Amino acid sequence: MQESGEVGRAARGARRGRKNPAAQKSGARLPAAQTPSAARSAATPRRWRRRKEARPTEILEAALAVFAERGFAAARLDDVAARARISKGTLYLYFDSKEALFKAVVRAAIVPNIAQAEAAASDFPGPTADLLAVVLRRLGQVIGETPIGAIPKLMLAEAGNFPDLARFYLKEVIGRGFKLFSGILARGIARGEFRPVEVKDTVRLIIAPMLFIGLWRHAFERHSGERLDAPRFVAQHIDMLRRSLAPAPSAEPRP
Amino acid sequence: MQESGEVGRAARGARRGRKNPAAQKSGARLPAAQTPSAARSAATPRRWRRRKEARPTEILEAALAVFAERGFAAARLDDVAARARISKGTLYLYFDSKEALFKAVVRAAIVPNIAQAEAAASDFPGPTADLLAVVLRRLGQVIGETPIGAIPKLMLAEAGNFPDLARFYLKEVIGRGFKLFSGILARGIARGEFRPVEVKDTVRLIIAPMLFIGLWRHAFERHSGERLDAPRFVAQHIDMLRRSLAPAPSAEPRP
DNA sequence: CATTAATAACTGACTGGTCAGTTATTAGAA
DNA sequence: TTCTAATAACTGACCAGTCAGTTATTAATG
Repeated sequence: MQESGEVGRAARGARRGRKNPAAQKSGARLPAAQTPSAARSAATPRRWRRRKEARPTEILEAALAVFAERGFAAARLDDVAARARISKGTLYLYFDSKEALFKAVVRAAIVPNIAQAEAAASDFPGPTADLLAVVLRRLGQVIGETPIGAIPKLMLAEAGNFPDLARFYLKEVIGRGFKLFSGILARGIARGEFRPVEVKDTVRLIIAPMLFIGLWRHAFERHSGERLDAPRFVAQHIDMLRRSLAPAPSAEPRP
Repeated sequence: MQESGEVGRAARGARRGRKNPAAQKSGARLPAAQTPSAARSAATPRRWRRRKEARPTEILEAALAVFAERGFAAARLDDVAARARISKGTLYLYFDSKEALFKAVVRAAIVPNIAQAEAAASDFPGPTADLLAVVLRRLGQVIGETPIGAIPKLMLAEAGNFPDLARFYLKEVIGRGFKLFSGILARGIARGEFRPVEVKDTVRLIIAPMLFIGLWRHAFERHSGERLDAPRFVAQHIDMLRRSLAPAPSAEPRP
């Protein structure tokens, strides 16, 4: 094995004394267009445009799609570039390395959603079971209907190869998500709306099926006739949770 | 040619004179001792042994470990070989390709367990909730305490790259597992021990947390202080299921 | 029992292809 | 014209897979 460090090497290396770029294929006929610039006047097929602002998000979208399908290691940057309608070199104008691109994809996809969910949860007036339902339905939409649902699969697969990304994800996504649901559970228990369950495992039991949606969709669904109807699945999950979190009905009168 | 041998190069000697011996300055370990045959009399550290029968399972174990840590694409066969205490060439005496090795790993790890679970479930006398608990506890052990728990992560990650393996896994593992739990659910509903839930989604809700155990353990646990106590987690899952599958308590007296 | 011959298991240097990352050059924009 | 986004050809590293050669083991022979 080798390395393990982050990032690649220093950026600008002035190494490499080229040979003689022109000499190589001496007699080779020059490709196609002989006239340097004059001949392309009529039908102006522009080869490219400057789009400095639009590129980064386009690249991130393309990269998410390719990573989602192939996984990090098997994804080719040529494919990402092609999908983003640019050349591979252009990728490197915006991202330092494949790894940096991967991290950016994860961050860009996840962070806004987490923050939004936290905000939505913090000032919910009604019953806690309804709050839980709202949050889960929203999460189900994001995972089930956007490419973001592929991120968990990616992270799972690559956690072993990118320890620092794994830690980032643990802290910024899993940790915060965990806190979000822990807070909801605690609220319900404090209000007497939920029975006093063990919080940590219960949160995991709440999250696991949500994870399942993304995993199924992005790993197996295309190979299997079985469709997963995310809203219905989430509804069933919510229903089961309502029942299993309900305080003991007959035996325990409220104090 | 080949003048280096000072001792008797008689027959056994280090022939090894490849074409350009000096070209690669890399870590070419020098051929160690001088007398090839004489020196190995006292403390005979045989360089290797023939172990035709033991190899395949050893290779499979090593491969599972390496694949589990790195994923298929990032795993190096040199690492697998090193872990199995053999050379890379030997791998190819037993498996045709990296892909064939991967498939063999999955098959070897999964198939026996599925069959065993089916057998155990088919003739269970007691209440269906107990049957469900037994099966889940057993599954929790396998996933939580053996390297087999890494397989789901692997399959998830590589389903996109190995369509035929994905289909194999869908059919032989997911399909059969699904049937197993569907049968249990149906049994409970038919006996009036469970309320009449929608089966398909409910089975997914039962399986998802079990999957979660393996995913957590093999992707994140080492990066996070958070231990997952599988038996406790499974117990909590079972408890929640008992509650959420119970028939309506007040309204429905048994006939 | 000691040699020798035959066979099969095993090794590791090597090859060939792939792909991340680099750079000289081109062409759009100002 | 100058500046720079973008390109496309290029390079080097890495690694799956191969194969000529080595070594353990077994069988045959003296």
